Amino acid sequence: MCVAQGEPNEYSPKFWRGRAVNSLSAGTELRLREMDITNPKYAQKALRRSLDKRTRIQQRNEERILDAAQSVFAKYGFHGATIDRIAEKANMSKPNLHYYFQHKRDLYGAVLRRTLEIWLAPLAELDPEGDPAQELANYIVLKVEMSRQFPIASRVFANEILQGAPFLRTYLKTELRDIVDRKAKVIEHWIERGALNPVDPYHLIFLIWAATQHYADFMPQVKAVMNVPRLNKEHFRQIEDSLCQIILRGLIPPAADPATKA
Amino acid sequence: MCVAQGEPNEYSPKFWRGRAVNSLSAGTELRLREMDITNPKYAQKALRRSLDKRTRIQQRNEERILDAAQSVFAKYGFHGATIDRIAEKANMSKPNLHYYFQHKRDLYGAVLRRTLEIWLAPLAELDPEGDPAQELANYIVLKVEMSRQFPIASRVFANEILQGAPFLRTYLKTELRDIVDRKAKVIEHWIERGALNPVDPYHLIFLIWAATQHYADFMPQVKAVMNVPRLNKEHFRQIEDSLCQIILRGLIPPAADPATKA
DNA sequence: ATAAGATTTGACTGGACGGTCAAAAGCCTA
DNA sequence: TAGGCTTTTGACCGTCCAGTCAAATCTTAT
Repeated sequence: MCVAQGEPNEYSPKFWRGRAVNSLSAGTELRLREMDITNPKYAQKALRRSLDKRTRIQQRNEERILDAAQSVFAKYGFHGATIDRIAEKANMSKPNLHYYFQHKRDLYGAVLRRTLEIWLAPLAELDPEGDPAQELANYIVLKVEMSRQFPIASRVFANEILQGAPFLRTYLKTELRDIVDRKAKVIEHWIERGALNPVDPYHLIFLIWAATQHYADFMPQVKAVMNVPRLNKEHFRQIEDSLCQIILRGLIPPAADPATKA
Repeated sequence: MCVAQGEPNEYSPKFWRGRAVNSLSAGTELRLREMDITNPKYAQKALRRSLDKRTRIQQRNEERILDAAQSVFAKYGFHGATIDRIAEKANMSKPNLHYYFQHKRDLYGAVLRRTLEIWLAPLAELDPEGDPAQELANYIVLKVEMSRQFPIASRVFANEILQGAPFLRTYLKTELRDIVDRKAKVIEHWIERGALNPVDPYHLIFLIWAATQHYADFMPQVKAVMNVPRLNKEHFRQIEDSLCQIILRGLIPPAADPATKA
């Protein structure tokens, strides 16, 4: 997942010193732990630790904290968010929050990792042999659906990027770029096949991202302009329709409508 | 321009108490001022004040502060920005900054007002009798050009909206909505005229906004994915081309290409 | 039931932050 | 060049904020 602290910058000092890293500097401790496992008295705890089996309380609380943190970071970004606000939102005292996440950066990193998983997991690859109109329509609908279901996750990213992507810079330049390169190759393949009008694949992908995430990131603006108190499922269905229409109608050459799909 | 503090919320206390308001509670002071004008000794100062003629130093410093503040607010949003950072960026001591803008909120409000002016002034209306392809292409090119020239202004808004538009809520619901409604009417007119394929005008406008501002707001992501150190003019020319192609090709009915324009 | 370990919390610290103030320094004009 | 006004600044204040710590409380396995 590669949520890095980037070059040494304002975020760098002791970023990865939290519990998550489990920094075993020497082999001693590791050997000790293995011995412990043979001792029934410590077996359970050692097992729990080595298998990362967290207690129910741990799981519940880390979940609560991450939920609260996600929504606060989504709204205010890393610098604007405060631990107090997150703790309050998680119905938890501040020291208790620090018991689970020692540093604000740890928590932010965990939120980013978790958000990346939500955000990227369902994004299937485009099928080079599939029908472009169908494939792209699926992709657009999926992205709109994600903006509807996980608007907060979208805003966490938006804030991170707006602030210059200090934590995600490496991720953007490696994994995300790879993902986009693969999609671009498929789009180029479609174009060569004559199944898609010629178009810069990168800008097409950016267009789809921008248009779909707009409804999550700029929701207050969209609601104000559309004069509705909230965006419901029907609105999002209409968004899917409109975006597919506008984007796809110009991309599909007349000769290659779905009926004549090779 | 209507940069309001919205309903009484976390931002409300004494927002408009700064020097800009010139809160003359009683008529006494006003009468005094009028008398002053007749007195040559005070004439110049009174004139300067009543006509809002600021000294060179004032103009230069307020400019410097607003520039610095804009870039810091663009990056960190209202809560994440700090006066110290802004003062440092403006090469100015913190108390001196406070001499010009007493409160962080005053400064943020001034930045928003100024940014709105930059952002909205050049946005001409769509001509209902013009050629839709031409009109929309112009609009797209203009928006891309603005993202290129004023990316920081774009990010100030993005942050404000992400944080829930606490200062701009009223503006969004009144002036911005009016602007969009007018544009939507023109688009609907084109559709009725048969000059444009049927499409939801609001989502078309959102699409254009999202796609164009994406390059300002998500610049680090775009640069990382495109694998370039910065976006130059040539890149933006290509962005204009791609967006016009994708968006317009599907919108213009075959019968209504520019050559057959009524 | 109990003891080891896990969880929770009140009280605290040092530094950052928004903002103030009085005095110093600079600028302008009679 | 003197005087009044504007601008600048060092020192400071109260609050907020990230993070710590020791003690208290709760859980769990025996």
